Amino acid sequence: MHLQQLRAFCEVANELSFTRAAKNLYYAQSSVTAQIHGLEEVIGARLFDRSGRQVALTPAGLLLLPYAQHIVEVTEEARRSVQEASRASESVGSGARLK
Amino acid sequence: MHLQQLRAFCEVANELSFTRAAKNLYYAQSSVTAQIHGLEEVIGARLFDRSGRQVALTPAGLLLLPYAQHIVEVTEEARRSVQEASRASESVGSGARLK
DNA sequence: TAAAAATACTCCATAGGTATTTTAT
DNA sequence: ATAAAATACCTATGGAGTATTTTTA
Repeated sequence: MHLQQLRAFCEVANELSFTRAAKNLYYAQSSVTAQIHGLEEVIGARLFDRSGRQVALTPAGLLLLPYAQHIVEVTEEARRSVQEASRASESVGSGARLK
Repeated sequence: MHLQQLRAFCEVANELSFTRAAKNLYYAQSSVTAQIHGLEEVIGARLFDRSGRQVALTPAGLLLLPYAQHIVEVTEEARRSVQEASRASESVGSGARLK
């Protein structure tokens, strides 16, 4: 399970479209398809029903969505928080510099 | 930022040892080193002070740790939850089967 | 028939391993 | 002298792309 897959999953769930999700994330459509496939494989359940143009969340997808959203949000929060703190401490000079 | 990196980070923080963390996770030691390096790069801050054998969390690492633990936990919970639910619905026959 | 997802394929980056070197106790 | 992290190097996997085919409203 990868964070990128969860991000893609959230975006597809938002848009209910692989094509639009791909555009928003600057991916090729086939790449989003592959990411969702990968996620469905590790989880062992189909996450979207796609019959032709219609894309809809399955029960499993519906169950996963809040988890995925939360994980993505917390991840961004973590990155932001640590980056800001380390930037701040750099100017003091006591911060551990990289390289 | 990858989930595997966060898992490795948590394990190293637990053990305060790259070698032991690698053993616990069934990785080569050099692989854990690389994962931590990668994480330090995307975050832009050193996460561990390692001078010889001593491994200790930096302020940035200390800040990241609770986030990382939380993300890893929620991820496992999500997988478990969806897998169980989809397994249960499979036996009813209404579940969306994979493949 | 047109819009969207799936598939086939290609390429390249990188994750992970083994072996070795460096470092600090 | 030794235990542990860093580094060098190699390989295989898979992530991402382009182009095409399939599908269904």
